Amino acid sequence: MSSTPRPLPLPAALANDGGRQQAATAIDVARLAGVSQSAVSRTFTKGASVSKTTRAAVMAAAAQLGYRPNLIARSLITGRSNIVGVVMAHFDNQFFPPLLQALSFELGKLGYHLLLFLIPAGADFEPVLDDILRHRVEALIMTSVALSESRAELCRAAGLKVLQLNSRTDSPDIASITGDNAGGAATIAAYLAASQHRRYAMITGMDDNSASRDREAAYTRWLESHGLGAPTRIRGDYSLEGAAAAARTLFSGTTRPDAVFCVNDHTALAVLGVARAEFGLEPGRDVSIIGFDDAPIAAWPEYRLTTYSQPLAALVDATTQALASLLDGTGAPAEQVVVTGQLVVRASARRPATGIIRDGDGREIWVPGS
Amino acid sequence: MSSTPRPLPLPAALANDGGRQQAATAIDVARLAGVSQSAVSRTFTKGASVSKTTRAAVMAAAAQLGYRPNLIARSLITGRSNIVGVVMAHFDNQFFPPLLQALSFELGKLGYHLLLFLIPAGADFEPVLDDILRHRVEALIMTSVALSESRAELCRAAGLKVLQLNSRTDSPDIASITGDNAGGAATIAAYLAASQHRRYAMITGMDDNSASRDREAAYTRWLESHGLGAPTRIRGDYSLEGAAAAARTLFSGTTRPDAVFCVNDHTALAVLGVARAEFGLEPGRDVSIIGFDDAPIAAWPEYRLTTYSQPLAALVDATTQALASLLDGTGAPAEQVVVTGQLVVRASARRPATGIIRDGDGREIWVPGS
DNA sequence: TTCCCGCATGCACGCGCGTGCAATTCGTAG
DNA sequence: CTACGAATTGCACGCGCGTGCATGCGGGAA
Repeated sequence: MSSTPRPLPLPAALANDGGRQQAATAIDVARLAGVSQSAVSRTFTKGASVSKTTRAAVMAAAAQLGYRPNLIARSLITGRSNIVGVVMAHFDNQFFPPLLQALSFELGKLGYHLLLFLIPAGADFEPVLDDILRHRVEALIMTSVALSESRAELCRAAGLKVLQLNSRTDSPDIASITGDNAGGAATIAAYLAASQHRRYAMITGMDDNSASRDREAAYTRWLESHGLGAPTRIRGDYSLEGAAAAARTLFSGTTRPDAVFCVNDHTALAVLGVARAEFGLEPGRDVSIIGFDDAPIAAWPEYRLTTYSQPLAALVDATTQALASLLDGTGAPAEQVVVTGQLVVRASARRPATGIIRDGDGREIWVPGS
Repeated sequence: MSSTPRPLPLPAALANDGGRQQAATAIDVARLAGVSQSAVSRTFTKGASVSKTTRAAVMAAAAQLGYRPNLIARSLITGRSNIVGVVMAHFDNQFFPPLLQALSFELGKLGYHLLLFLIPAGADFEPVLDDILRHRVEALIMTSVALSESRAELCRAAGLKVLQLNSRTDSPDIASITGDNAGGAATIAAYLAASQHRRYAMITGMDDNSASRDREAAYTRWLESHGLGAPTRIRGDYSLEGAAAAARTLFSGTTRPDAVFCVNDHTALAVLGVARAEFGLEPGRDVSIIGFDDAPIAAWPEYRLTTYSQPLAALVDATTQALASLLDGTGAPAEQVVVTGQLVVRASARRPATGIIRDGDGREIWVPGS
């Protein structure tokens, strides 16, 4: 055997046993093509040095055997899995599935695939994080899940690059991409003030979420600093039921608000339904309801929700860029990117006399100064 | 050095350099704990033989180093990645994100994670399949993507177990889980007939989709075999725009239909909007519109869509079971599971005089015989 | 005490492939 | 024809960990 190194036994895969055999390996291909395993590897490695002849022979053998490089083995060597983890909660929120889709498309273009971690409401995050770390994903995109200092430290110790999307941490070491929570909430407050409301309210999300906190703070600050007093605030929990309950409380009170800022579109949709079906209030006339996100559904004719947008494309764009910079290994400092949106004017809130213009897509938006 | 095999240099990870070092390996842990690498492996392998003492020492060292088994390496050895691929298209269809979530939760309980492949509308599937095969997922769940014979053969040759969810192939070798397309469509026809309609129509999906074909065939067959003639059929393309366009054509015709079966809820939502906003038709009174899926949004007060359900829990349940049987390696024959649903009665279609009852959850459903 | 069995442990190997290094080949200038 | 640099190729190793095998150890029965 060892005297003649070349004519090794042909791979078993050639015996057509119905396709039940193991997948062909690089060695199988090498034997069939009469080359070394290295040659096979180089054929499938971009930028490696292989002659045309060899490459052709390898490709032919590979095609015959249905060979495909085993990315598991490749990952073990290179330390790069080409897999990015994505953590999402509140997946029933209409904003997130499109976000996930956009992420998948854009990261796909860069050759990354997504390993999905959906968190049930109220579930513990620790065991999930453990799973993620074991899987050796190259990076982790976390949406709307609080990454505490201790957990962030855990990730760093494990060499896991983390990116917060749609939420942030106080630590400046953690990169984050968020919509313009402060600017958007202030714009909403200004919009409601411009359209002559009197009793301001807000339905918040949960306090462990930075987006909710930031929006609440900016909304409140704007109103207070403009002599309109602090708005009535009531906590939703990001669920439709929680939002509906909050709306009922709000609308049943003795001094019913005429302007309600909902922490996100998901919440606003529930509030819209309660206002109409249970209180006979027509949004935009009897009560103004504004959301945040501009999820696709906000534009649907049944809702026509006025809302401050978090532009998907820009958000995902910023995410891929931040990710690329994270993965490039050049220890660039973590960025905290804020993607600005616009106040998209539709029908769920009373319109102010001035300031409404059309943007390039024909959508009506409100620009305070105009 | 080599004279004393035990006191090896301590792992570099102990030197606290800010957490930028490589992740600890089993050997690092073994050195720190004063045991062999095998002992570490066995400690983290369920069912392996380790003494309490050893386990404790290993766990302590592992905790100190932040060690977690590298699943990449484990996969390479065991040939099991604990990752299931999921292919989805039409992700803007409100039925799919909840389906994905349910899959994620249920498969998570079994220790599987999802590698996500979202297909842009009209994109080629071949390169995606190639990616999937390289990643050595243990199984592939395909939703609403046609798996041609040739592609199925490719998967089988590569040893990839495939499961079709919400669609099927004619080949009996490919396992599939679907809703009751034939039964549901026939029930819808019967329901519309029972509520005294005269001009039946259907907006289909695309012809390369088995669910659309099956629903169309059963709907048509029922109507024809009951002397009601073939319904007007018009093709949507699963997009909101396509559905809206189809609805406009339908409602603009000289003989406007009074009963419209939409191939799925997504299509129905668009049709509902067009009927109301553009033709002043109140669904349930002026025209009956029925969907298929019972996506969560169908129950929302703005839609109240009458629809035939594809119960998520049962669907996912059947999927996990089929998956388990696929993965168990006992070459059980591929099953074609059909999960029956119910005609959920809401407000978008005229109600028949009889047959409506309440199910256990208080929902109104229609049972032909009652 | 002796023997035997079962548990615990370490050793060594290999999963499939990328890659540094040395050997070889090829092309072409001299 | 000779020579020399560049391109190509094979060899050998190892990424991190599971696991078969052999060894060692302890305990209960004879």
